[in-house]
Amino acid sequence: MSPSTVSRALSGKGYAAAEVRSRVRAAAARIDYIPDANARSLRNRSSPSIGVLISDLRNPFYADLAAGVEQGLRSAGYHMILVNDDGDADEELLAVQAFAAIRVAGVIVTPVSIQALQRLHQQGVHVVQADRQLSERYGDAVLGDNETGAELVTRHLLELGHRRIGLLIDETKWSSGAGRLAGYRAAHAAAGVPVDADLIAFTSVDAVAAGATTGKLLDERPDVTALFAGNNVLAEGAFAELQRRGLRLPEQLSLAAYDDVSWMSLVRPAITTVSQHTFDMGQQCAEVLLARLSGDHAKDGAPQVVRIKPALRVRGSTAHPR
Amino acid sequence: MSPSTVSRALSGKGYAAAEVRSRVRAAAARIDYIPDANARSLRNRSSPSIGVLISDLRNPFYADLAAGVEQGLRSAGYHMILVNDDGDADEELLAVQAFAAIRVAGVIVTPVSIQALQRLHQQGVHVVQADRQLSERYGDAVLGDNETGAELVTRHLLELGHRRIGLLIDETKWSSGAGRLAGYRAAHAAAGVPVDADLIAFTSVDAVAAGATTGKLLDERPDVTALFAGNNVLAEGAFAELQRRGLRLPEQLSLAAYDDVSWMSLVRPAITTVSQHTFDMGQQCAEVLLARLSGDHAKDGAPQVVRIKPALRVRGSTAHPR
DNA sequence: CCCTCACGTGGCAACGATGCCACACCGGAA
DNA sequence: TTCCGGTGTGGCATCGTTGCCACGTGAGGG
Repeated sequence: MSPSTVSRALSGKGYAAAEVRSRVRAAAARIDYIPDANARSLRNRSSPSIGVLISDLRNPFYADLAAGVEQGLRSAGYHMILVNDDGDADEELLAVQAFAAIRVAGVIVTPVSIQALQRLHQQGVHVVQADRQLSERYGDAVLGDNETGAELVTRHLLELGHRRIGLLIDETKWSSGAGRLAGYRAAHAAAGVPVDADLIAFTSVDAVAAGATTGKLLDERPDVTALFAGNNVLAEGAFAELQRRGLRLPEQLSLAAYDDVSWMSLVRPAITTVSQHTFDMGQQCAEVLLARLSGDHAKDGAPQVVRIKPALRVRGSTAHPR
Repeated sequence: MSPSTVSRALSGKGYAAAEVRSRVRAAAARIDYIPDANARSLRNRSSPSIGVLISDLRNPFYADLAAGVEQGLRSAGYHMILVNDDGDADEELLAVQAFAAIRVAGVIVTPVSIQALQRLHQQGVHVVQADRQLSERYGDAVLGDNETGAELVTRHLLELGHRRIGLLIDETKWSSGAGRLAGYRAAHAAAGVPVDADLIAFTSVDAVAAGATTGKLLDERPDVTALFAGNNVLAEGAFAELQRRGLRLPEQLSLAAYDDVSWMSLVRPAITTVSQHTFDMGQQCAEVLLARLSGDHAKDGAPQVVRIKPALRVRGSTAHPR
């Protein structure tokens, strides 16, 4: 029996007599034959692997995103090579190199630097930018609508009567912070409330630093009545600092956040926040990438941008100012 | 220039004139040449991929574990193919199949069924069982010391004066619950305190179910003065239920947990718990596996079991009973 | 009776990298 | 002059799979 015949019998492509087919299949099952995926990839110039590059698996936002991606990929027969880049551009570039070596079918990335995207693009790898978009030129993107989300929260606070709302936002270029800042401003503009520049506090993506920045903001502007933390890590730092100061929420200060992670419904008061439907976002990333791979519009189609609509979750941490 | 020469020039193995070597390297850099990892794996019968199989990426315990594994693997030049099996034996077996097809160099798994381990073993794949050990026959293991950890917590509660300590434990066979139950019993035995069977409440690994079970336990045994939740998910359910009932911690009831995840220090009172050093545990898994792969004792060495020493973190949720 | 066609099957090359072997060249020694 | 060893280089097979092509066989129709 020739290898060709076996291949046809197992794959079902091309002619193969029914009797032979079943005989081959039985034999394969008996010896626990499992086709070599590497050889297959080599021959077919196609791989069942997708590179997934995220910033921090220990942050529940990224963990949920990765879980969604994994689910989406697995149900389509792909698997996920997961790399944590810690938001470090060098690590990101190294991972891109590794992905290229494996000849992954595509890459899903929460991008840090534009070089990594360029590299992937010039290697002809399909890319989906997740959560944030560094460039519209390189591939598709699945994003939260940060501006709308931040606007929802800010409007909620304005409608409660708050007029001096501190914003805690991360300073990194690549983050989705810019959109959130824009939403914060837009809501103020729509309500006709001016924004003091020193209500906006930039900090690094790190709960401890966020706590310190929160403290500084409250010291400098004791008149703020509400605080809006730009992501779940900043919210953690801010919440801890408020606890440390013994501030009673929401009586003395309202707190709202971005990203609905589980601790926010466990603490008292529970935190008002914006859900990004992170798991779904991950699934969408997988779907967008797989659609690209199935080649319906492999090269031709213009980059597609999917926006996940955020949802406001009002909880106990926000109320009318005193 | 022949392929052989190029291979030698790039890899540095075998003869290659210095001039040729630099010329080849320059050319390779110029055209962004990246060797094909699949072809290499095929030829060398070795792969840079490690299969990692965990139960639930959205559970911070597993996320931390995976992050540790990833870090350990990446720093050694390997990468992680991550599959979520949701604690489902069929999914686990499918993933094992997929890993076999890729000819992964090894597998790290929080095991669900013994069949999966058997399959991997008979295929000659090196396995590390993480967090729990289903069988001592198949490969190495990196485990928490559940008995000691549970004993620490229980002794702490006993020393505070508690005599009726409810235990919330998951009922799955494969979990590390058995060890924790043993530790709970051991601490009681050491203190000469008898354990009522109905203080031990079995529940499924699901916060909502854990909440319901907590409620039932408190209804049936209103005399319990302390509750010990056997893992972070059960703790979440228990904590939510206690909040719902408006019980004041630790005055009316003490609560302790297993697995130190971040929300436990954010809620008030913060939860007394046992840290398993989960990230380190993940790194250890990687190290144990890589040691096996480096072949110092590839086949011969007896299965190695690494035990990570747990640490008690006393916080505000536990106090003397009234 | 021969041609055609449908149905099966095997041979062969190729994917890309690598290691073994053979071979070529040169200097120095017998 | 011949032989030897050190130094480089190229040829070739191989890993496992797959697709193309060629070929063989048997039935049915002209």
